[in-house]
Amino acid sequence: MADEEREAKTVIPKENFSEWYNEVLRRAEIMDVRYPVKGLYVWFPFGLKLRNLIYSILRALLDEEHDEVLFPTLIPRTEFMKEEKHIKGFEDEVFWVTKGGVDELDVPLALRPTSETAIYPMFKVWIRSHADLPLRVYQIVNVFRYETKHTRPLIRLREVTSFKEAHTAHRSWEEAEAQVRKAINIYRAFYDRLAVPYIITKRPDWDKFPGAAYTIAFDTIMPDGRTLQIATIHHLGTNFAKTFDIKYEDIGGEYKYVHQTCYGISERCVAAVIATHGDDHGLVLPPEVAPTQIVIVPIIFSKDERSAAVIETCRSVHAALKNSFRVVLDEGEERPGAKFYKWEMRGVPLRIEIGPRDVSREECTFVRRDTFERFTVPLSNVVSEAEKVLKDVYENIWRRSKEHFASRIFDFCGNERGQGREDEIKECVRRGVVAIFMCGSEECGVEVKERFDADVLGEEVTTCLGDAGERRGCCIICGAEGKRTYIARTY
RNA sequence: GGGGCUGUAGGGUAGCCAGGGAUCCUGCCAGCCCGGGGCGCUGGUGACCGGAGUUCAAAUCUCCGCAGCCCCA
Repeated sequence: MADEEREAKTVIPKENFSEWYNEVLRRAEIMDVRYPVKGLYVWFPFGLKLRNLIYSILRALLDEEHDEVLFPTLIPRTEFMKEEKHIKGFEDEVFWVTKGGVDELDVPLALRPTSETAIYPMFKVWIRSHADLPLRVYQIVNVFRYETKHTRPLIRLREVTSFKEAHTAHRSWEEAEAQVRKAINIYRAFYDRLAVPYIITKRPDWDKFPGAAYTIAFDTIMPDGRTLQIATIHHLGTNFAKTFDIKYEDIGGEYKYVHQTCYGISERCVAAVIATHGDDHGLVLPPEVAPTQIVIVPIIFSKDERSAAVIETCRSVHAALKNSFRVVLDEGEERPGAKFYKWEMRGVPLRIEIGPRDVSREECTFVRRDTFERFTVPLSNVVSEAEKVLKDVYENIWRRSKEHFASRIFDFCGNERGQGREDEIKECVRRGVVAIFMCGSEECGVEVKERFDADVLGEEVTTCLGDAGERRGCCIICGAEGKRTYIARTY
């Protein structure tokens, strides 16, 4: 086989992100895209393990102040149709169950596109007095959207298989707003642990969640420069409380509407981890969520009488590590090189090679997935060194992804920099996110789309890199007072 | 919302225009040989997206459906 062909088989260039993404999902056994319905995909065992490890982080964060609940998948049309703006936002993309067996249903049932209208009728029943507040619950459920556009595994789905949505009710606007801030911190902690960089913005009014007072969103940047929305947080005010008549009796005996929030993350968080860290060899996973954290590969020479000792050493190293790590000893028949590629594709953060040479020197060879750096470690120190390496892998990929992220945010704020540089802005939009001053009107949003071919993410709340300097300036379109606003091509 | 392209073993492909025997690589299974980055050899397994039509004959032509990809708005 020609070197060129072998190379093509071995590595997948990440420059062509779309192709890379599909190829990695298949080869790393995350998802099988061959299910014969548009927008529905199958989780492979390895992908599901990764997913569950990622979710356990979020679960732990939410469990501190939320109770987990589970609501039905089906919502009666009568409840679903109560909130006018909410309906308008979703009616084009709802799947309906209209038949039971051969009979038409009197009241059609919606497959939830989101759960507000399932949960809030029950909130009305649950909430009596101020003592019941704050009420904070979450659930991890599937939601359905009838997407007509091109769907994409983990990113644009007809069935989101694991929407992690929280719903809260409070006594006042301020208390609900404090909850919004808490939610932001929970999601920050979550993405920090995944080493996925983010920008947090307040979505423009015309792009907020249907029925919300306002929406805060997290976006990350994909390798092709487009942004991916990876979390949203909504202050609902009393909009839904009024629709569903959710009231509490305050200390003075007066009945008041509750103020609500809701916030959620879909399986896009898994896509973000894959896309952010992966390279031409496949997945690179943060050790905390890697289904296999360490793989041990024996190097055996059949004519070498030390081979038995090699296997024995591998097994004892495996035994020493398995109490502290998710570790696999690969005793398969493949040649070492094939094993290396296989485990690299699955993103295993640390590989330990043990061969006759290592055994006679009482050491082993460590190879890091993030840097491919190779070095030897005394067998007596394997556990403590592995701990060190995994910690360092996390720190390195977090530093690396933030640097890369920073290099794709282009600042056109301050000193009238934005004006007269439209071609330059347009060029930057093709590569990442652009910060400009904007007034926030929908007219100017439409104009931004036309001039720069970019969507408005929203005004800056903060980013994983900290706050940027200048926050107020003249709108790049109309010249009115504007705020620091991010624009980008979006998924 | 509009337009275009595509669908051949588990994955990647040739064949299609000009109708007749389905090509090659890889994977998988068995056996050998091996092992510090996808070694090599022998044998085996496995496919024309679904349906209808035209025809003596359809992977190939026509229509419908399903699925995927790309472009424009």
